[in-house]
Amino acid sequence: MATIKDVARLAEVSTATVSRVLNRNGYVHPETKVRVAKAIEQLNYRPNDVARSLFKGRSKMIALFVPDIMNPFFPELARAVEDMTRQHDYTFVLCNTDDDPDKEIAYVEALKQKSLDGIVIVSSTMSGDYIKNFEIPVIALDRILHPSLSSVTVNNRAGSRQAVDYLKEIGCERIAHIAGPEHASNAKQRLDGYLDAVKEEDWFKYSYVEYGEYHFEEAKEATKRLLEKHPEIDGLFVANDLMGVGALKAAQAMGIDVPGQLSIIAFDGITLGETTSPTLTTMAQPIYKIGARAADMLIRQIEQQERTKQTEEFTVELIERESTKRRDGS
Amino acid sequence: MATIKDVARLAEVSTATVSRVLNRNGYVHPETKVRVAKAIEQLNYRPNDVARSLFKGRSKMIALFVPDIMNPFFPELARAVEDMTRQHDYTFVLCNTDDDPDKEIAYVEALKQKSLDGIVIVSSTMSGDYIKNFEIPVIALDRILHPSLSSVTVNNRAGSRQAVDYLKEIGCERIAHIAGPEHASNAKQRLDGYLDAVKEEDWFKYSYVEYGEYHFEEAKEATKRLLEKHPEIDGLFVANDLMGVGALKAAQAMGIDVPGQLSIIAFDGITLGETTSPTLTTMAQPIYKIGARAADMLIRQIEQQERTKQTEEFTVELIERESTKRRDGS
DNA sequence: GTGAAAGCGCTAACAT
DNA sequence: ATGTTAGCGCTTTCAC
Repeated sequence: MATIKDVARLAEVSTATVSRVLNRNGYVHPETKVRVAKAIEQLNYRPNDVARSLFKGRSKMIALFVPDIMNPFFPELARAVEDMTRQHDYTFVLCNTDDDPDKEIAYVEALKQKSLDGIVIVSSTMSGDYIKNFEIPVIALDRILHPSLSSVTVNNRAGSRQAVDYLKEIGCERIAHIAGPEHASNAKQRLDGYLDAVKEEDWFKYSYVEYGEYHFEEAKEATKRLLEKHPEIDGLFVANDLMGVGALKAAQAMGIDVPGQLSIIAFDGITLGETTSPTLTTMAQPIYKIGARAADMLIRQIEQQERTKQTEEFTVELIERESTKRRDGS
Repeated sequence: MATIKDVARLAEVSTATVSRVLNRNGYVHPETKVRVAKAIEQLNYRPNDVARSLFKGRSKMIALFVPDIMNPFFPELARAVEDMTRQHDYTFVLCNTDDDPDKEIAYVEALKQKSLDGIVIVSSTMSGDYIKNFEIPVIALDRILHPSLSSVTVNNRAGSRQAVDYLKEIGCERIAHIAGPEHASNAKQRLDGYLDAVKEEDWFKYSYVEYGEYHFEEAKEATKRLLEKHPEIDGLFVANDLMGVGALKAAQAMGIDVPGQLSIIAFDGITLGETTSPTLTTMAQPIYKIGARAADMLIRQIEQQERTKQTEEFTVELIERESTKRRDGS
């Protein structure tokens, strides 16, 4: 690989001049500029980013921390963040944390050694105290980690309430909830939204809430428990789509017709919900937009040094599919 | 951030000695070693990887190139590669190429500037000629890109033949194939496997093969075309699971009972196939193992400078689920 | 067993 | 408008 010295020698200028041409700053005579450009061209020279990073203390790399890329919610998010990253000429590092704080910290330490410029993080577990000492910009995504942190989220609570109201409106009279993990802030908000909508109903009982883990299998079992305990349930709001598909499978395994006997609505709007039979009604997040916005916000913070806290909340949207059906008044 | 100089000063040694302690090479007196260790501890010193990279010309980063992480086959692969990457103290860069050669090349160039150490690549489009000039180790995954390249794959052809033989064995008498994109080597191999199994049958016609694009929607349409043209089809081998789910949806939309009237088997073994109704019978690849093996092979090549070509082929395994059913002889 | 010094490739003062 | 030089933080010869 040719270096800046080779270019300088060939163009018969100093390395400083080459650097000026490269970075378009400082004055350089049009003619020498051409000579330098030609030398660059001729040697197929590309500046060494590592040397640049060393000097600048910045790497033009950002990382996305997700619990597990195999969870189908995250690939779309990752795609968005990666697209935005590339558009700004950054390099995209992906880290699976398994929601393990030790892993998260190990990653942060390792990446700091590489002069990583910033992190977009989806995490339920990382301690706010620790994050305050990151020394690099961080945007919390999907879940709020610490009140002082910039974040991009959706209206989980209002959206959940809307989901339950929709079930009511199509005639469901006993509506239960499969909740996400208690430590995740968005699961808590979705549960609150459900409670907002049902707690005044005379039929409501706290045993109408079962807990899953944002996983397919756990949700299946939670649903089974719920429906065995409460066969009168005719509407189910599930904390996310992955769990929603689990709920669907559980109901079908029990011989319950969806949506004939039971309407199911979930949350997220991932593609998975379009592949089941019946397809899954959901409160869709603008997943791509959220990811892109977070990456954009992060890069802005990196480049403008504006470390002011920013928060942005997107709105979820009801997508009616086949897992819900209007009940005729009886 | 403390530097090696700070440590040297505090331990009252030279930076060279600190470096020796850090890298466990060269002789250093046990006592000074302790002094240095204490200074490191006290300053919470971590070596700057960028400076190291600059000196060594290597970055301890590897990249995975995939067409699109949103395609559900790739997250599991990515997870495996990332796990292995981390275990070896490398950093994991993810690149979505959209099967666009220009993007692939742009990525390679950008990453070379960062002294990237190696690439695991899933690609159908990148030209072999270009890859020969990479100058860094590359492992082709899932699809063979160039005969001279190291690769990790599965027995696509034999596995496909096995899939079709299985359909025959459960009593299917007219078996069609929804093929993947013609430019992808693995799609070609799967088609060949299908042909191996059926070309001697007197009922076989070339119009029993329809082409999709490894995508859900295209596969749906291809299946619709196929089944309208050939209502006699009672068995369908689909080139991958994502398309298989599309085929399933298409059949259901046409009022065809799966597996009652039509048995469907696909290829890959992704989780998606467990969430549909009926669940999807498939030839499962050991996806995680493949990814882990490729990453391992790559890192070995990087660290041992052994640029010898290696190839490894894993074996797919039949997983019977609900989309196939034995037909009673009539 | 340890230190001095050169150099990885680049940028930015500073000087001219 | 251009060149000289110091230095980003580290590793590694080469001396002693």
